[in-house]
Amino acid sequence: MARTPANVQPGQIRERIIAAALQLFTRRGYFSTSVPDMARAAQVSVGSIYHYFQDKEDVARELFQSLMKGLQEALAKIAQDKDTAHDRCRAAMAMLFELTETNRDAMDFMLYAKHRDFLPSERPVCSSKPFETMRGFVQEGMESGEIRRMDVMVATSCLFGGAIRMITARLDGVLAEPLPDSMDAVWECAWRGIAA
Amino acid sequence: MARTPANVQPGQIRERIIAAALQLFTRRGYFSTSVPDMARAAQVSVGSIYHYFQDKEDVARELFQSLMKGLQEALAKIAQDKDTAHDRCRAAMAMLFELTETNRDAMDFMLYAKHRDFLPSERPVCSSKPFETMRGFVQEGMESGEIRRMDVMVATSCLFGGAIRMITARLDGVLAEPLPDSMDAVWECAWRGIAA
DNA sequence: GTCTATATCATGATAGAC
DNA sequence: GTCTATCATGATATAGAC
Repeated sequence: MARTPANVQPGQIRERIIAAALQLFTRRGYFSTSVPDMARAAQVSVGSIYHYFQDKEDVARELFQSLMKGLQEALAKIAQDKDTAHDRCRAAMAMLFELTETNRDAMDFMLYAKHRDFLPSERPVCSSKPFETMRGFVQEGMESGEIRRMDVMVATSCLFGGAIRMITARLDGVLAEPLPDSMDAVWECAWRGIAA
Repeated sequence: MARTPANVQPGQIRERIIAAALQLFTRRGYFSTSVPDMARAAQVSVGSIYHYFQDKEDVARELFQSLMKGLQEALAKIAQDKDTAHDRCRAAMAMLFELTETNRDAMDFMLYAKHRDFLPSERPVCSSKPFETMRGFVQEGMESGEIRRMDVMVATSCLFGGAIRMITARLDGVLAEPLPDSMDAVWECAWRGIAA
């Protein structure tokens, strides 16, 4: 009866646990999700979870780090493909909007979850690598003269703050239309605010 | 030894519980705070908490609603004192910045806490009364010609999104200087973005 | 109205079979 | 490596004294 099926690659179980955890953490929240819940959703046993991970917090940490890594890679690709600060920032915003639509749970967990509560060792989102990269885009834009000279933190917050607000609204179910539909309008406001 | 002291007004205990809950919820998180923790911090007994509130969730709900009410009153006062959309929105942003400095925990709980997880009945923050009022400011600004015509949700998100990002950065300890120091710079970016 | 002490329950984590 | 069954802990909520 498919117990320990031989056709399942060992690594696959780990992925299944991670995927199930993402769903449950975003839908019910971290603390309302028990380890047996995760086991049921991933169709593995509790013992398997504790075999692959140290504890529940460890699952959340690995999930968070893998999502951040994906985001960072997308930003790195943008940095390669685009030349100006304008094009890089616009591509970054578009990427965030699209990711929200294609992988809602991932965006929810990265942006909305209060990691402080269950990942005390993790640094706050706004000092994470991806946010650092986005600040780098803005910094270079100031040096090239595309963006007005000002505090980089202020400029980055203003450039992406509106988009992030729209994303949370979308995640809360307050926005009916897909985010990319608003991309042009949001970008125009954002860029006008900081452009030289 | 000061058990059931006669000089303590009955209503005071309720306030003490609320105040202690705010501190603990923001510092340790809702789920990591037990009712005995709250009792200890408020210097009351567990029984008293259950006398004044139905359960732990009820404490969080009343706390949240009272904070939202305070914010709403501040916005109503701004609507009275100021005439133009420009002045109203600017005053609202300044008020949010100051509140973050004077009552950090309150702002943290309102803005940063993931209420979905423990207050399922409560509506998401961005469809709450205060945010509605702020959207009203923006709407009127469009009708008066101060603000470019566009989707009101987009305009409001862009106008206040940068400020909110700065507030969360400040709450995370990433910003060293008090927020009011950045008020002029943030406001200039925000208003430029949507001004007619 | 306020307290202390406790019943009840669910969770995270483990032990040991296969 | 994966499973099931179990343990120990700590939480919520209540009962009953004062």
